[in-house]
Amino acid sequence: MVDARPVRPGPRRTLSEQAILDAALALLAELGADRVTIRGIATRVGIAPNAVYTYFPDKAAVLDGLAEQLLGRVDDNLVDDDRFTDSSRPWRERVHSLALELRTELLAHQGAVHLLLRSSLDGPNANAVGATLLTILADAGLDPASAAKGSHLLNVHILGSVALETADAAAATDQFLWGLDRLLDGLITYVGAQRDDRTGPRPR
Amino acid sequence: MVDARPVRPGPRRTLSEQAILDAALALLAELGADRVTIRGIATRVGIAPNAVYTYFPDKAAVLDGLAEQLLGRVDDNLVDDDRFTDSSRPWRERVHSLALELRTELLAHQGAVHLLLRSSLDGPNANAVGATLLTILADAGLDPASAAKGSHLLNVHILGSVALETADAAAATDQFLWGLDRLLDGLITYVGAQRDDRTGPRPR
DNA sequence: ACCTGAACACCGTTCAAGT
DNA sequence: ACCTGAACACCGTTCAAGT
Repeated sequence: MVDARPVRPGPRRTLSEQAILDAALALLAELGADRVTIRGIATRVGIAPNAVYTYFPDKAAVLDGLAEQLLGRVDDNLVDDDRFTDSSRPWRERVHSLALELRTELLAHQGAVHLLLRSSLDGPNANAVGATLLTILADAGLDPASAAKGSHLLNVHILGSVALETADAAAATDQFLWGLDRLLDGLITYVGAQRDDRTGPRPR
Repeated sequence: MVDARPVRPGPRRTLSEQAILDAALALLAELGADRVTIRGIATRVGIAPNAVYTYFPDKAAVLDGLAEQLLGRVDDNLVDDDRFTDSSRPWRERVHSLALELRTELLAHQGAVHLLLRSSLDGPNANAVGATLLTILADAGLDPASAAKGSHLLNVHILGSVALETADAAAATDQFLWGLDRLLDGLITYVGAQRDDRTGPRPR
């Protein structure tokens, strides 16, 4: 991983995109999202502010990467914990576990939700988390198209809930889970209606 | 509306909180949320930047007021349109109308969703919109406690959906309405389960 | 109470230059 | 390609002073 060549003039080659994102994540954890700043990152990794534009085109790209970083931490927890992967567990409990995991990670960093709400959620880590969710929804009986829409719906609920609960700071876990179950009941009703479609009326 | 007294030295007395918020709303409509700026507002109403701190304690308070302003526009549309108030219409259609109305208003102003997601949604206009929603959910058969939770759940869905669809700009109306109906099915299933509780098992 | 001028302590980003 | 110094064009907010 370390370049063989000794200290030389010119380019520093010491840094990487990952080093920038690590610094950004550290600032997020210590100071909150509105304090992760190009200048702060630069100071932390020991370069001039404008040097970070060697690695990212603008601040938005850094924040996109930071959102991905956050989802990477979530995904790491998913893969080595069978609360999510064990297909013998009831699907609803698995969704609960995953949703609470994501919510906990978001609540741990001030303003982190807003980072995700502004990101496109299409990086590799976002897809990895999404894939886990799709598997669970498939186990719940959703066909692939419905599972994709259901996965997006769950993202909306999780991110929206956390954003609003950090805004008014209520005892919101109950509301979060209550809404989650209403939503899941709706998904399941949909599966039942699709099954009826094969033999009865009411197409779509 | 115009004060009778002639030009005099000292305090200008020309301005009001509302004048500040009108300027903020104009900037939001013309330039987007990240360009509504204390300095821009001050320029627009013709005072020095620091003079707006006579009316609001800080920028966050101005943005809170702006969010309320936005909900006021929505509420104005609700009260004089019987698509929302006509209790003879099916409740689901009325929820659809209200949700789409709110969504349209949010999509009309770049970044407006994030203003609402950061606000506490407890001002008079937020409550007015909430009251309309509560009425509809009561007509759908929800008891007051469930209607309150359902109203919050709908806020989460509407704001979360709009935030994510402006983030990746898909053809998202279908997904929005699909998720909305899943969610409403879940609410209705809940009403059914409550009714069963009176005569059968499965408490909570 | 309402307003101004000036300043403080920041931002993101660009440009010219060095290796 | 990677980095620096200096600058540009902004921010929100505070302070002292005027009426």
